[in-house]
Amino acid sequence: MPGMPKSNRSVRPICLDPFWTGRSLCGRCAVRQSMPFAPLQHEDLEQALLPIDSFRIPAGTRLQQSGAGADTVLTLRRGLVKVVEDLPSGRHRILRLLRAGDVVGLEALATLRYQHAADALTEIEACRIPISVIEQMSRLRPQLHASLTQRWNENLAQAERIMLDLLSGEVQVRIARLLCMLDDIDEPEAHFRMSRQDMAALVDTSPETASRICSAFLQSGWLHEEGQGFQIDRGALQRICAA
Amino acid sequence: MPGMPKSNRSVRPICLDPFWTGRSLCGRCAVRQSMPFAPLQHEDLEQALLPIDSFRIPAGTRLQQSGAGADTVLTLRRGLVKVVEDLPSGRHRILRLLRAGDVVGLEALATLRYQHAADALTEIEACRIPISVIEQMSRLRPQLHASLTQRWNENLAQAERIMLDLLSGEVQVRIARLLCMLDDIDEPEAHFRMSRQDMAALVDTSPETASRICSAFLQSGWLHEEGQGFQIDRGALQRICAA
DNA sequence: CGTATTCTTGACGACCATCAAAATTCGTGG
DNA sequence: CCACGAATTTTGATGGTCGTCAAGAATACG
Repeated sequence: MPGMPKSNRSVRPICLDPFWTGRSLCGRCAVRQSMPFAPLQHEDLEQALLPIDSFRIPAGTRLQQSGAGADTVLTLRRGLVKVVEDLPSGRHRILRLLRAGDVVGLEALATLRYQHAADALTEIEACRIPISVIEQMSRLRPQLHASLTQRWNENLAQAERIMLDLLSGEVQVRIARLLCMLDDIDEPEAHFRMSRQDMAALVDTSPETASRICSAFLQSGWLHEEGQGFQIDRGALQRICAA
Repeated sequence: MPGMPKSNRSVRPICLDPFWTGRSLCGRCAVRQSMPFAPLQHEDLEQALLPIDSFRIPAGTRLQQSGAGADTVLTLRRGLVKVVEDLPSGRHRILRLLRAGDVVGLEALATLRYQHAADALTEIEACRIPISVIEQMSRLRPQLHASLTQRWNENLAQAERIMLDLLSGEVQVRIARLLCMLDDIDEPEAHFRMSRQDMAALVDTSPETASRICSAFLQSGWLHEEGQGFQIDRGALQRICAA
């Protein structure tokens, strides 16, 4: 009971078989240029082709467990992932959001353990890469180090932006900033209808308060929720952010 | 005026002359084993001896400006440093605390800019290292990468711990956790009397509230402040942290 | 020794967490 | 396809926490 979210209905164990889309053809990866491993050459990729698997994983899947030993990471090609940590109080907080190009479980490169749990927020596509392959490749291609350094810095920068933008000021302002943050991501997946609970876990408030504020935004016309997605009045919400 | 804290009385420009303690003798550095550059060999250090300067810097000194271009970083050998960011609201927040062994301005390795301002909280001793030297050395000694990866991870982990421990729950609990955090650091410098403003900037509250809670702790005997330092009743405060 | 900051303490009010209950959505199995 | 149960969401009412304003005390600085 401790260490587990109260409701794990939407968190299923990672599925191995039904969504395996085969060995990755990294050379043909559509988003390879924006991925952490862009510096690698064709021959590197073919050499490493063997151990890299590509998955399509449904929303709600738990991708990693907090504290578990790790020998692989995921590179996210599509979709959104939340990095969550359970608080001793029983509540849980979202520490970071990962999007296409990010590495799920980056900490494992330093510690060989996942420091936090990670869940897919939307359906995602990702490649599972053994850490040993990354280490081997980074000896081969030193440019990979610069690329990984960029990733570390981006993760740190996002943690700081969450501290400053989503954990400061009135809750109304925080949620406005969260909606703007999601709206900034230019993936269609980023415009998914986030649950009130997840909003609350991101801006450190109660689901009730998150619901109340979204109701107000909906009624004011700043926010529209239709089916799976949402849409905002950017100007109006940014005026709230500034206040 | 924007980008500068309201009160810069305690923030002086970095002093170049009077505290320069000379070229670093890295081979004899007492804390070298715990520093980021422990993997380097003697010959590496002597080769790099030239461009590394050692400083003793008084408390309150601004070590880096937010947004400034960077071609050097500092490795902290003694003392504490705060990483601060000014909020649009006029207030300012402390994003991270750096202690002996940490790298001040680590972000510059990724972006060649300082993302935040950094001030010395206590008197510090630090070595200024050109980024070009680090890049050159890391080509020479690949183990350095693992060492830097550790630093990145530690910075990220501390940002997350601040999010979880210092920005969640009642202010009373947050300040108790802050005091325990400082008490955990086994440097004598860590037991310095932190200003109410800095406490407030760390746990995101007002200086008045920080003062009120410290008053309560002092009166209860959980906290003692004597001259420059402080001391806590660990058991009592940890019982508050748990609540 | 005088001035500027910071710290302290008080009073008031706004914001928000909590409890509770109804409404809605979602997933499941019939 | 429908119906049932569970989980989430919504909305209301209430009380505590904490931010703000204000004034006095203590401290640091030149």
